[in-house]
Amino acid sequence: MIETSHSYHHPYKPKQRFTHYIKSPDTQNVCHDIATTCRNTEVDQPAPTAIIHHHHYLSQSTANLIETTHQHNGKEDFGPPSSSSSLSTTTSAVTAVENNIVPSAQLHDLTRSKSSPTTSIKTEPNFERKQFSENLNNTMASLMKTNGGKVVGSMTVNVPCLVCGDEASGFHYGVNSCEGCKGFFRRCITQGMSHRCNNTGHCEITPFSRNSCQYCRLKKCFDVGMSREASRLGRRPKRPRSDMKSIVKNEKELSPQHSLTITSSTNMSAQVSAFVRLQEIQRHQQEQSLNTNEKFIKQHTPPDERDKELSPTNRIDSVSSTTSNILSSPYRAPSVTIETPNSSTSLSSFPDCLFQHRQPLSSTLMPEIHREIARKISSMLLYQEKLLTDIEAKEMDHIAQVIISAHLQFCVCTFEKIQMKIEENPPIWADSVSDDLNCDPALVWANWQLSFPFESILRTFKYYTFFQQISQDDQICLFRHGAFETILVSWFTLFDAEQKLMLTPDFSAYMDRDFIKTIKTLGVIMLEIFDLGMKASHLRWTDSDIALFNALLLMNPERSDLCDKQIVGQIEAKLMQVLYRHLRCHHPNEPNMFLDILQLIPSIQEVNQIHLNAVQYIKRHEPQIFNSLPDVHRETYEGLLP
Amino acid sequence: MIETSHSYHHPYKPKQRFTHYIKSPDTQNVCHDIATTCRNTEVDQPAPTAIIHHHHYLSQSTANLIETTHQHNGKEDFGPPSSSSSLSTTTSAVTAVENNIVPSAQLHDLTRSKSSPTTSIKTEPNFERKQFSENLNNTMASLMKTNGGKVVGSMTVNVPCLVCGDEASGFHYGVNSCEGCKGFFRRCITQGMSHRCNNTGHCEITPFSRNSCQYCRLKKCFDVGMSREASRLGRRPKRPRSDMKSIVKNEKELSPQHSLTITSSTNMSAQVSAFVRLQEIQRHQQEQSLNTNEKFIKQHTPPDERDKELSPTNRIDSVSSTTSNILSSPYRAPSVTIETPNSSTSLSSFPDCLFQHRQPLSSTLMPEIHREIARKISSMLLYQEKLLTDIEAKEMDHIAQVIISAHLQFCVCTFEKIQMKIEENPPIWADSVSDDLNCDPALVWANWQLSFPFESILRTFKYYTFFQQISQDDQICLFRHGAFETILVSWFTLFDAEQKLMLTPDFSAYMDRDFIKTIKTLGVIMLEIFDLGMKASHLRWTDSDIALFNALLLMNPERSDLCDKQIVGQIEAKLMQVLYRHLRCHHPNEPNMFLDILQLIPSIQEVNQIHLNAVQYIKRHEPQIFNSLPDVHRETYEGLLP
DNA sequence: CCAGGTCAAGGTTAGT
DNA sequence: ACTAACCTTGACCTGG
Ligand SMILES: [Zn+2]
Ligand SMILES: [Zn+2]
Ligand SMILES: [Zn+2]
Ligand SMILES: [Zn+2]
Repeated sequence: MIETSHSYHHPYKPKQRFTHYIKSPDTQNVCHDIATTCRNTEVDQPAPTAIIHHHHYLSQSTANLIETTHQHNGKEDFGPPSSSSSLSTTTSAVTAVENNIVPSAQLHDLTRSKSSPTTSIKTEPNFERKQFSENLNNTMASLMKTNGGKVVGSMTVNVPCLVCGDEASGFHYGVNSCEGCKGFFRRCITQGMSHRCNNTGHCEITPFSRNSCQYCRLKKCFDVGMSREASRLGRRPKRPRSDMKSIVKNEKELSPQHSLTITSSTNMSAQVSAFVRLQEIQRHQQEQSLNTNEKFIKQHTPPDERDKELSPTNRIDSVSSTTSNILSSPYRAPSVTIETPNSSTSLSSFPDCLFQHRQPLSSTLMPEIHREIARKISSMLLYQEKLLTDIEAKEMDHIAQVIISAHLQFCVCTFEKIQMKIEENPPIWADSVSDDLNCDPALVWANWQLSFPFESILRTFKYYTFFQQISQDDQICLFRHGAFETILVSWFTLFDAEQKLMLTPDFSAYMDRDFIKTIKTLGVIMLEIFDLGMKASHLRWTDSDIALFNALLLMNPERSDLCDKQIVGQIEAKLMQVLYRHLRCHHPNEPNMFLDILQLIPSIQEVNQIHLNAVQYIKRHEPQIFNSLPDVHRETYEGLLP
Repeated sequence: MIETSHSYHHPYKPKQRFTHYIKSPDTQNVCHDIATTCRNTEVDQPAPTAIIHHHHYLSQSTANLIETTHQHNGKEDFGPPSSSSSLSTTTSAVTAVENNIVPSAQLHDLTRSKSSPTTSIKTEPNFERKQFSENLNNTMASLMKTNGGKVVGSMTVNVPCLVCGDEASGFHYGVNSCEGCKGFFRRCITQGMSHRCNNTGHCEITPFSRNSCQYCRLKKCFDVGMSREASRLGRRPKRPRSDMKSIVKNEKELSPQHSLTITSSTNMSAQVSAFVRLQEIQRHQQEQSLNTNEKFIKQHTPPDERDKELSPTNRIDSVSSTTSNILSSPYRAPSVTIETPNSSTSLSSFPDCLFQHRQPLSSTLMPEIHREIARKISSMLLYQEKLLTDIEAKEMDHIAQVIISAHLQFCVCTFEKIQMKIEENPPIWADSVSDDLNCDPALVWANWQLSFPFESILRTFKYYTFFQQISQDDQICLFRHGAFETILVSWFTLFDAEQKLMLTPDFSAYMDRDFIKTIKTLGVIMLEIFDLGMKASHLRWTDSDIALFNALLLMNPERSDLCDKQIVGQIEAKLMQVLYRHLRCHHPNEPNMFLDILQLIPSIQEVNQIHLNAVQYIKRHEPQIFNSLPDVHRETYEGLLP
């Protein structure tokens, strides 16, 4: 399985018969000439095809209109709109356009009437003949003739692809789909590749966008009911769709027949196989009939460096083996282990979407500020900075001092402390994941949560004088939203840009990206964190930089539910200035560092959101797990979830 | 378009044989296994193909042999090597290799003996069969037999690139070519670049040398028949394509027979047709035997609103019809018309690449600054701005005042003036391009140039006190680089975001994007300008905004050849502050306008660069035209060009 | 008619 | 900023 983290952006080139030839600039000119000629004669023949030649697809409206007409024809002809049910999965856009049938008919007409003069281009005739005979048969010819009085024949041509809306070439894998989606689906199920969505997993799939997100395209394929068995021998099913969704959602509803089909399928899709895998795990766990909790207790632990941290433990000190507490976090956290509630019930429905295919937003090609703009802004900031009065400068420095000292006191992940710990106990190389990290996802997740030192963080914030200036409610609000972001930023100290390694938050081992990918449950979000950290690690952070940046992130006036946005905004601006000033002094040779740091913010917020989604999922689907989290955690999260 | 003055010397690294088969990650494994297996058996069969597999390049003679044989076959079957005449345009490399037939036969044999295990990969047989039946006929098959003994086999692997002789990866753009030449050709035709040969234009193209001269490589590509639409449906032409070179170069040399063949060829290459078109134009002009100049003088002018501008004319007031002076520009420009030098001689070589194939850079999805970052920066700037002392604020305001008043005085395109002009003479709708704009590109271009009011602009700059502070040389440098950018920004007043229209710079007509596309010569750069303007038009500009922005653009410390970058940088920072402050006051409800404006800069600079490239081309290829530009123009441009 | 194979086009990216 | 190996895409083809 190769991880394709990027998607391919093959531009959509509609298979217009003629635009096909308007490819090279030169032919374009030829066309242009023709078009001009046409325009001159426009008086005689009212505005014929010039349109089409000029904007092959730039005149998209036209094209779409035409396309739509086809689609409509194909599906409904003279029939009643009852067939719309079969189109239920297509986007609203399509249906919306369908209303335009009447006006488009005209254009349609024009299109064709023009195509004949175009044949004056030498290469045309052959091609035309071929295309028409091959694809459209004689039915098309008749349509051509009657045209206005739409004939039945267009059937073959104008069914839309249920996946992307392009013109379907037939009934493939149980669904009317275009050549592209057919091929795409085939490749997916035969060569089992795993994709990732760079957005929220809800990318719109259109002929133009379908290549931008493989994950969402494949999801859509499943959503509309594509499957290997669907068509092959079994003709089209009466009930359209026996898809993934329903399986995942409610497996009881499945007829045994269905599940058999899936299990026996030789080429499982990534999604299906993931599901099956999960089910197998679950079954396995049930068979063993031993409390999953015991897993966490029984250790096959090389008595390495676990629990070097000073931590008053509530129940069980260490969660698991070397690689189990990989995910513990900075600041001082109580090490507690959740005593397993019977979470196995919902195991199969554990958020695939969240933990499996969701993806590294942080590694997306976040548009960087253009070099020129960055330079300009930097120089302006520098200019302004010089205009500061002494008093103002003093105030800035004081604020910085407070923030930095709080950070140094409470955060466990400072460079200093890490250095010490590492020298005491040199980290090992992480190369195999303990089973514990690959078992019940909800449990693994919960135990990971326990390592988050929300208390220390809150205490840090309380240190900030400006934080005290705002209302209690807003303080809580800011803390809730900023807590995980603070953890993320604190982890920046764990990354080594050159070796592309991340130290585990307990400093016990180095991980590389490939290793992280093998961590089943937390692998995906850890990957996010890793990518984010790698991006950040190109900057030369110091502990004070991190402290100030954390403070800045905290005071975000855009947090929802904030009462007094204004004062938070003012503080934020001041903290920007503080950070800028600090960087100016401590990184004099990195004039762009300030902007580089700012540019990390969207990624941080995205990872934060991903984490929040996971929390929400847990709360909804694993209430026992959620409720067994410590109070601080629950209180932190409660306010964030709808 | 992009002038690549240097050539890239990428060392040639022959690829490994088996990679040929490695298509999908999964097959990769399979192949690897096979390869391993094969290698293991090498002990028994004394190191046969290993050589070929690893440095197939050493066995190139084999490949060439085969390909050459093909061609011979297609043309002459078993005829004598007189067929070389038909190959006359291929490089000497090929013929040179032909001498190697005997030694290579051995290798050939070995190759085949090896390839039989490889056929276990599914895709092979089909491909083989297809290729053979379609292209080579049975005659070829028999030849093959006699050649090696076993038919088929290795064949498919060893086809050479007709351009460089490297191993072809397939049939690309109508020619068997390697990945490198395929990619190179694609880049050339999509990004239209202009190359130059440092030798005589006859550089040998080998895998080792192919990167030393782009010009000759591209020439070779054309010579062997590469063209965009050549292959299209993936079928190679029955005959090896007759070479375009001779046609393009020297059509007299063509036997009538030849030219017939070509003219009737269904798949004309883009270049050829472009060439033919240009020649036709040229011939046309010659036939008319009237000085092209006269075209500009003779008017079929509806006595509309031309020359409403106050303009002391040097020779001829107005260039042409309504749509001819569409492109005149802001600030007061003397309307002169270039008296045609006999530019028709070089007409055929006019930069198609410059004006035709250029992609609209300005409309590229320029990454915008993330909303969150923008907000943060804005709030910080606001905060800093408030820290300004009164004195500093006063100074800012004064600078702004000077800049704005200079602008209002000299620029013709202010909203005020436009408003007046429009009320006097309501603009018409531009819907057809006058012929004049579509004739000799160099002339059209030159006349467009004449409308640039460089003098007014320079005078405006001289008004700025800070501009006087810097050295004379730097003033000139800044002016040269900034002049066209100033024009571009001044034109921002011409755009209407809602209706997506652009007023012509003489305010005589409205143009939409489609119309601009129909302007042949200037269409491409005008499109850039239009797209840029549309992007800019979403902001609510006032004349003072534009004035300050222009000043900011002028004082760019990154301009090359600048002596004292530091002082320019300081002034720039101050101007940033001035602009920011101005926007703060005059656009209090658009807090992000400052950053939005800054984000236009890269696009502006890109369009500026495009324009500069065009100037450079003209200077090099149309020296008469260039020299007949006014002194200001020439002096402005001279320093910019290498 | 459709699953699956084919392969040129073109996007991507590490390398230079 | 260019190069070229590598990869995905999808129109077209083929066999069942
Ligand atoms: Zn589709
Ligand atoms: Zn997506
Ligand atoms: Zn080549
Ligand atoms: Zn050369």
